[in-house]
Amino acid sequence: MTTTKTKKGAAALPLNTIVDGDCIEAMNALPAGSIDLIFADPPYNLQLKGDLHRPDNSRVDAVDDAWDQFSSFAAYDRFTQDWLAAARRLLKPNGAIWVIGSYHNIFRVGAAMQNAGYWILNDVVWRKSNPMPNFRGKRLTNAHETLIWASKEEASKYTFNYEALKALNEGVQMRSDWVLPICTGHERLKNEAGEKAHPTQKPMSLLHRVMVATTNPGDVVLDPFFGTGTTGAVAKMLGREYIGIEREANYREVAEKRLSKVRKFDKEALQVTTSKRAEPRVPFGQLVERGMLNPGEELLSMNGRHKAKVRADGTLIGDDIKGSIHQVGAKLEGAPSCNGWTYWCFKRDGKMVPIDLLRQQIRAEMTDRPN
Amino acid sequence: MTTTKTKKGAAALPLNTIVDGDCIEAMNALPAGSIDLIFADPPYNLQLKGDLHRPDNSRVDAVDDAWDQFSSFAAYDRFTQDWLAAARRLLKPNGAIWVIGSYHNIFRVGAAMQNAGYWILNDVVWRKSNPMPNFRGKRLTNAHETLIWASKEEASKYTFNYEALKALNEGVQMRSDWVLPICTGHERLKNEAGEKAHPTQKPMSLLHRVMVATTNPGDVVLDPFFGTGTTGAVAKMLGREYIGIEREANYREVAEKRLSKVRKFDKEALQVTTSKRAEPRVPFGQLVERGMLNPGEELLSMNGRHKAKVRADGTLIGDDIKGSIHQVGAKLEGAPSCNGWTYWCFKRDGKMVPIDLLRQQIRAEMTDRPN
DNA sequence: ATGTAGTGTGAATCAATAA
DNA sequence: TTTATTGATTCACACTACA
Repeated sequence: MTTTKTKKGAAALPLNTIVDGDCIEAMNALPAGSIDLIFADPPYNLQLKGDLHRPDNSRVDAVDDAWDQFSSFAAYDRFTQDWLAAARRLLKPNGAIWVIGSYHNIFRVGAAMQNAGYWILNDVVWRKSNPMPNFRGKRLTNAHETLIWASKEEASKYTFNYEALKALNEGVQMRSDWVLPICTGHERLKNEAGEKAHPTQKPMSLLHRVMVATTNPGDVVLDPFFGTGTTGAVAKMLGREYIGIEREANYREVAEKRLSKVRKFDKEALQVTTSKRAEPRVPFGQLVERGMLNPGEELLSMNGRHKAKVRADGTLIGDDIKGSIHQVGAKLEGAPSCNGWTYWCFKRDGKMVPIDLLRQQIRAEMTDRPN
Repeated sequence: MTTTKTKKGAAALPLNTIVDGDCIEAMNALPAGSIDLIFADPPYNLQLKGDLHRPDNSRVDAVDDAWDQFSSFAAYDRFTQDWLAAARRLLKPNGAIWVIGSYHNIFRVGAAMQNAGYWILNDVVWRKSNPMPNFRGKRLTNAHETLIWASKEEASKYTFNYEALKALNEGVQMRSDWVLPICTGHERLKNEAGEKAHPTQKPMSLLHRVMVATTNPGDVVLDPFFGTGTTGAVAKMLGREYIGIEREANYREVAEKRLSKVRKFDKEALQVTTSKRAEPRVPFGQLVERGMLNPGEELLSMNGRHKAKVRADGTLIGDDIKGSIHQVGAKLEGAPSCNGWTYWCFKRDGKMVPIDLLRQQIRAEMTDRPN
């Protein structure tokens, strides 16, 4: 648990360890621009007044720990600004952050993130499939929490594994509302007395989705409010490097024990569906160079309305319009843009075949990449 | 439309009318402590860059109206503070407010509400059953908006019709996430040219739920950003009094016309919130996220002839074939299609168990209504 | 070197309603 | 039955030329 690797060209990072200390001081001690993703579950600043009882008179074990107490909105805002600034310094230019919270704190946190220069990409609703009911019937069942996903700045080229998430969602685009159960059963860590080890342990499924969505294997993930280490456990399983910061010795101990038992999934399983965008670019001219299409050959538009001739340099000419497969397609259709690969077809055995098929042939010949 | 009743012991209110003017000035002209509920749909402060096109090259008709433009966060915050203060003055001591927004503005609005002394009761997620997709595949589908429900102050004895909401929700406590379709079809108001009359018309079902939950018949409901008057229409139907404020003559005109046609207790309108139930769709990836199956684990086909490994994103890999449980099953069997849920099994206690069993477990846990 | 503006290529959609 | 339309959107990126 105390392995500290040194990355090529970067200052030493305490990878795969739990740092003891206050999160702001600990973050300030780490090298700037070294972190790919931050996952933060800061204190919610709950303001509970008295005990809450269930209809059967049993007492609800609520969050009333000292670390969740702030004297005022101003004090909470100051704390929030400070840790968000420290976190932002640590992020690589293309790094990103996730913060989770409830209505008690998330609006203040979100506004502070915008003020600090973070660029919000989505807010995500974690819809709990098994929330605690509102026993008194005075409000709606508080059945969700909110996550904010933001990049370090507007210009950041953040990681988003679109296809992997689409795959996770049975082939349709993943939405901003996620239905996942809260952490219960044997996933919920208990102490010797059988009490829950941490009052707000997050489910691994939530972290799993966050990391599959916005990190790649080998990325460095920091959790400044580590608690019992759910972030670390999922990072380790998924082949990401983690750094945890936690000031309570008790939580650190539970987390250490937990992490020592986690094993990484094998490499093949960690591979994830990638998008076409990541596939090697094939210039249209290559189809001509390779003789898959001949200069002078005629292409037909998908809808059959237009024709164009292939020229030796990989451009098309049709109706006096010359240019790339995309340009000519767009002009003929009067559209702002056009994907020529799927627009143009050629004839083979009397059938219309899109030229994209030829591109796929070339790609298949190219070195088999793991992703 | 210009009936002005005088309530016992209260200054004259322009009940059931649309006030022409800037919302802050108009609110300041109304008597303090006279309003039961405020519903506010303020500008979202969207910051659009250029045009967005669908994959079929059609242009998305985005919200780019002048009323949604602010020069900076500071300008937006000032505006927000001002209208929230004016609104709070109007509320009765036990009055309440609803504000709707998206991630562009809702965090700033929520923080400003807390700073102004409002007491947040719930944040509610309006989960859209038919949102616009993310065409570029660069983020999650933005499939929800957030509402904040708050009382005038912490001590307020706010209205909450617990049993009515429970009845609306088939006998179980209403949760903080509401699934409702966006406003389309004949409910969506159009101008003579057939274009939408307002870019962001809210569905009546949403207002219906808000008013059933937090007002009583005869209550006075104020909407300072009236638009085409959905708040007024629902208030009238449900026997509440409304006051609208709207500065755009065009919207006022559409709203007047609309409201003149609305009749109280229109049965058809009351049925808006009821909808069909379907079996919730469970993506296979959720079994992986939730640890019911692990990446790298082997699945066997029902007939025992094929094997495949589970990957972290919920796809399978077997004999170099990658894809969904359905795709891989179909390929391996040489069949046009295959129901992966009943095709694939895993081993438990030496027995072959179809993965569909795990899906049934998840469905049983889901207490939320799909529609 | 470092940054910015301009240009060329090319990737990308779900659910509901209306026609 | 099939096809067309549409909705609160902070929705690309790599490369070159030039300051």
